[in-house]
Amino acid sequence: MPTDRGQAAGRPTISEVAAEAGVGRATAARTLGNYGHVSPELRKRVLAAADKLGYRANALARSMSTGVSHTIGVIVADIGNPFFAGVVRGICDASRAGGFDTIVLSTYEDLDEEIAATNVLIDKRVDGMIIASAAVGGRDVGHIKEALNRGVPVVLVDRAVPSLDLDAVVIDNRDAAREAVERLIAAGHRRIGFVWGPPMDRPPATRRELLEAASRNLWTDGERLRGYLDALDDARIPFDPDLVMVGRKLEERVTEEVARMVALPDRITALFCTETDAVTGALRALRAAGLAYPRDVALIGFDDSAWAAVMDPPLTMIEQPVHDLGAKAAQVLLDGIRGGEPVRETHTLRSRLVERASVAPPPSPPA
Amino acid sequence: MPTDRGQAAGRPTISEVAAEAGVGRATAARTLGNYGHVSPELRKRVLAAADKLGYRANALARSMSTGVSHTIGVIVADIGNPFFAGVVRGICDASRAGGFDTIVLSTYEDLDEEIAATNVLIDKRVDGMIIASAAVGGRDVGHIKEALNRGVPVVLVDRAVPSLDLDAVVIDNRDAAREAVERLIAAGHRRIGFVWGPPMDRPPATRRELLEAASRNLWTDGERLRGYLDALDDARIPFDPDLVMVGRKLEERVTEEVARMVALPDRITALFCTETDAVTGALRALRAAGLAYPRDVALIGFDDSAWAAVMDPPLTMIEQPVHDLGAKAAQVLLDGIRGGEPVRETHTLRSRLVERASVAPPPSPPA
DNA sequence: CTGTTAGCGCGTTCAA
DNA sequence: TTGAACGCGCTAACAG
Repeated sequence: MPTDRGQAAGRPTISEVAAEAGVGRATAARTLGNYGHVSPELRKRVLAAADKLGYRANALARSMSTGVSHTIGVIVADIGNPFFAGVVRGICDASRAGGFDTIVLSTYEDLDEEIAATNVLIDKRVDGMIIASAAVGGRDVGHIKEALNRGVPVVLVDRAVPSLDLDAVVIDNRDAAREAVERLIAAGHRRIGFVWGPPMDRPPATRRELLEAASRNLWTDGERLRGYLDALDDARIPFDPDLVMVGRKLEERVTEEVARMVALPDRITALFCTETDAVTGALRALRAAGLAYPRDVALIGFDDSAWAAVMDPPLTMIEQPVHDLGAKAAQVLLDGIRGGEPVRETHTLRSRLVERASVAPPPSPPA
Repeated sequence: MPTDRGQAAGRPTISEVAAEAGVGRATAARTLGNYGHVSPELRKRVLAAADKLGYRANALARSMSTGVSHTIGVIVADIGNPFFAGVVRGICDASRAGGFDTIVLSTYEDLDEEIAATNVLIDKRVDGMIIASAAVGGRDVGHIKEALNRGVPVVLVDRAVPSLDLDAVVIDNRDAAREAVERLIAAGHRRIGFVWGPPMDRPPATRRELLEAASRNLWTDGERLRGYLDALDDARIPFDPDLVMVGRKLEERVTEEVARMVALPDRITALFCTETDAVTGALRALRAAGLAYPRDVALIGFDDSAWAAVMDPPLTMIEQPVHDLGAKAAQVLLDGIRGGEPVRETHTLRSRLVERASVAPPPSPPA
């Protein structure tokens, strides 16, 4: 008596279809798998039998013998974050169009979680993976290299890892940030707050210290900080550590920090926010301080949304090609899986500064 | 000479580990699979060998023989939508905590896509699925029944399907909507716009016609409409078809429709929006018409967010327990998979009306 | 406690 | 063109 191990109820196998149709397994397999040659006559009988039994191929078994799962894995920090949700949607769309399914894993910005996630994907024998990695280089890219060693193509999305020679689909964060801050400077601002910077135990004493912390943290954040500094340098505006928020990235902390910057003797007159949560946090602080934008404080932030457009006044924001970021990453990955030449280049998509009405000259123009 | 079929480079199998350790396959399998009894001595040798070879279990092969994939499938309308992104995050969190991975598929509200998605999941032999279904009952639930027939547990999330006796995790949309509209009525409003209603070719002539269209469409939307009508009925306010938007659910269309309602001889003084896009669309229309909220038009909408709280004035919104919706659904599903009694009940989570400042009495109080 | 053996369902040679 | 037989990597009986 055969056990039922591995065979749930109501799941006919190809053998059963073959029996029903009165043909050999192989013939059934050929018709159902759409390969080889089968006489129209038998073909019809097999199809009829399959239909009658409600046959559905077991993708697992198929993957076992072909070694291909038609599945790609995606690792992002937080699937609940609208930015990543948009990217993932782009990935799903493009991969589905290419006949692939998607497994999504969230890491919450934790490298150990990220490593565990790559292992899960390796175990599940995905054909490739797309990672928005929290790794910054050095020794924390071991898991990515391992995937590569095991023959699993990897493409990076949103976050590049400079030390890794890999396909990556990103925007030019540094340039986008610089453009935004330049816009602020052009309006006459010189005291420009930066929210948020890298996690640090204590405020940086020097610019060098800040940059070092940044280089040990998220690639995107570091780039955006550099863009901010670039713009300051170009305008010969001295860097003031008091004007950057460091530490844990929480909306409430933004509110506190902006309140601090706004209470400074030589207070900020403009604010550059590197993320949506930073924008909302900043807005809270401004209101609490009885300050209005753009009259008292000008504001530009990352990640445009429908909300930013309906604020009153509407917000000037940086728009990222969220969907395209994901779609492009999936396309590059699929090309790689299909054996295209592994070019290993960085694909830089264009972001856009959407100018609306949150930027105005500072209250009292500097002397 | 064995072919390399199905065996990519650098992927040692359990047999190789066994050979390396000088033990039988089964012993290696037992240690690596953490089952049965193995002497500490051999165990150590196996582990060492596995580590040396960089062994990683092939989850596919394991699933084949156990019939369990430790993977659940999720089908939602749009993973890029912040609401669903939050739900999916809840699902991922809870299922990961239970040792399961997640495959996510988007359907874009298309029933055929949804059917295709269930087939993909069946083929991949997921252990269960969570669906936010566009099905409303009748004949379009065939795919769900089929999954059930094949022994795949299904739990519904966000959207119940009344005709189906299934576990479902939802909020009480009808009650939430009624509460919101009652709040508007309590403030003195009688001309309350409803955005958005069901897709219809032309505006409904009667209330009956509208309800019929609603019952042929998304469950959540229908419930929210009923809640709106409930509140109107309780207050003996006559239903006016001119005050509901029907047709395609696009942000731009909301803007047009709200503009229309606001230009009516007996114009609306309040607005109830069933979705975030409806809120932003409405806000656009109000601004274009030179109307301010809550002074000229009061406003309540579904799906609270950080943005709604920082608007000026801040918006009164209905908050859904997004993450919990997903987490609970995953828990119920996992219980089912683990063979808990299939209770098949509807789990109703609590939503909350977050009162802020977008509701005020109508401009000129009704006589 | 250990090793041998038989499947899981499918793709794929190879002989007929 | 067709069907029998083998292998993918693993788990689980069974025998020792």
